Amino acid sequence: MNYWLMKSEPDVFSIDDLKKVNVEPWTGVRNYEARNLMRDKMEVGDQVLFYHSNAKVPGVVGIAEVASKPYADPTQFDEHDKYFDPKASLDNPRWQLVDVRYIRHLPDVVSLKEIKSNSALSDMVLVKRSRLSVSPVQKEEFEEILRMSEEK
DNA sequence: GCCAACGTTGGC
DNA sequence: GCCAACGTTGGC
Repeated sequence: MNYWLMKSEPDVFSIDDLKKVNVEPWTGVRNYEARNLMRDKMEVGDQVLFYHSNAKVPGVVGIAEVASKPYADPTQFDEHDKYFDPKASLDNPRWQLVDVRYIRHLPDVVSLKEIKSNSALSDMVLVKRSRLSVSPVQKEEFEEILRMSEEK
C-alpha cells in the first residue's frame, strides 16, 4: 500500500466534483516525474490525499484512492483538447494516467500553511517540491494529516 | 494579477 | 551538451 498526494484546482475539478462522478481519469498531467509516479509506482487501492491548489485556502480536502492500472491519457490524442500533444501517437503514447475514486471529504481542510508549520511534515515532498502535482507521501505523513483534520 | 521557482525547448 | 528564452505552476 502506497500513499500519494494529487493536486487539482477546485475551479477546474474539485473534491465535490470527484464525489459526484465517483471515479475520474486523472487527465492532463504533463510533467514527466508525475507521470512516472503514476505509470511506475501506483497500484490499485493506494490511498490519495486530494489537494486543492490555486484555491482560496490551498490544502488537503479529502481522501481518494487509485482505481485503475496506468493507461494512456486519451486527451493527448485529441487535437481539439487543451492537453493535445502532437508528439504523442496511439502507437507511442507519452502520457499515462490512472483513475481516481472518491473515498471521503476530510472533516476539515488541512491547509498548506498548517502543513508547513507542522515540524512532523517538514520533509513532505509537497513542501519541498511545491510545483509537483503528483507526489509520494509517507504513511506517517498521511496519518498525521488525517489526525490534524480530525483534531480541529 | 504578480512573480519566483523551475521544467522544457531549441539554437548553436 | 550548454544555456537563453520561454511557458507553467501555484502561493500570495
